[in-house]
Amino acid sequence: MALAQAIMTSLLDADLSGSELARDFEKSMGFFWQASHQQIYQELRKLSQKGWLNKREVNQTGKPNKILYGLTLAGRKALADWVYGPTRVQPTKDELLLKLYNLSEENAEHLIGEITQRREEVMQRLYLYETIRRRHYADPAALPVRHKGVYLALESGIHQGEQFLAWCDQALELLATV
Amino acid sequence: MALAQAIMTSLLDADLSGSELARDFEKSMGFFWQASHQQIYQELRKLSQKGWLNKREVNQTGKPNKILYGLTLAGRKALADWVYGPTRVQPTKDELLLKLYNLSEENAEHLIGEITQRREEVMQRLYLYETIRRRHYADPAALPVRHKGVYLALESGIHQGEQFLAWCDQALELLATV
DNA sequence: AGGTGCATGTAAAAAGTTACATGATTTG
DNA sequence: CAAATCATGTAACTTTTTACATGCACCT
Repeated sequence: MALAQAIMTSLLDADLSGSELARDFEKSMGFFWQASHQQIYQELRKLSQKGWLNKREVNQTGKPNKILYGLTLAGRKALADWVYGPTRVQPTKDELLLKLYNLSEENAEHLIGEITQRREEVMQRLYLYETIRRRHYADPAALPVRHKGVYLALESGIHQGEQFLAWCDQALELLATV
Repeated sequence: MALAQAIMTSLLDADLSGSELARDFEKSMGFFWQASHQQIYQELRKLSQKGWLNKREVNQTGKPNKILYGLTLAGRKALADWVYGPTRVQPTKDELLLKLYNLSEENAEHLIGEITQRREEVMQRLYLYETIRRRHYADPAALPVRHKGVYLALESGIHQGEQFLAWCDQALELLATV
């Protein structure tokens, strides 16, 4: 969909290798963009061929060599232009909600378990985001322009998480009566 | 991912044709599951071959014939069992948040426009959901078991929407200072 | 009779997932 | 030296999207 731009955006601040990008996607960008390392390596190759990225090998002590990718001028230009193009959303697909459509006396207990587990997962994620917010975005209005955007994306993730926790509580309450 | 189950779930209450299913997916299930009519027709064929759905042709006055699909006993069984299996989530991919990572003085105005537009879209969707809630789910605790689950899914959509509106306001406020 | 909308599909391409492969380097 | 981990990939498969195709029936 826009994996190319997601990768290039990750490279705005620093040059990264494929595996570093993969780890990054799981963390900071993870709540609104995901990509496996296999996808990333393939896309990196394409972007290099297009001339939007350059690469250089870096020797590491104690680890195998890695290949760092960085934005070229053409890459930065392409990314900046992309912002003005059409925007697509690929909404969530959540099997848990689908399962709820199949709620019965039989499976209620099982679904309560699943919701409880998800609540836990989301709470941990939320804790991570809150930590980042406190550490880096204590005073949003004072941030440099681009970081304001990053902050807003983070806020979106936090809002989403909090909303989900509230929903879990409501769901568990109603399911308790089944 | 679980398109088969999404389709079968839609057929729990009534037999539907391919195009009716496609319309349904845009509406009620749309906020947590999406599928194009092309996908649906292919999946319907597979499910019929598996013996989970049966089909019958219906003549219509003023319209071409349609083919109604309904759950077989085997289909209902398979769906009920599926609930106990592993649950996957495919989180949102949203280009708008990715674009925000690229915020600059240059493009701030454009992004304000995009957010405003999205806010409008979500508000209309939310209005639809609220209408459904008022009409069919005024007294959740009194609902038959399965409908409690449907109600909770709807609630999730409403929460999400409200959360998004709040985020938009916060974003627009911060962006106004860029 | 020609245009429009509905219902049903097929085919090809793109995107994403799953499974596997390889070399290098620390660690036990 | 065997096992574990990291970094980099390839190949096959599945899912999803995009583009196109067809027939029918109403409406003007």
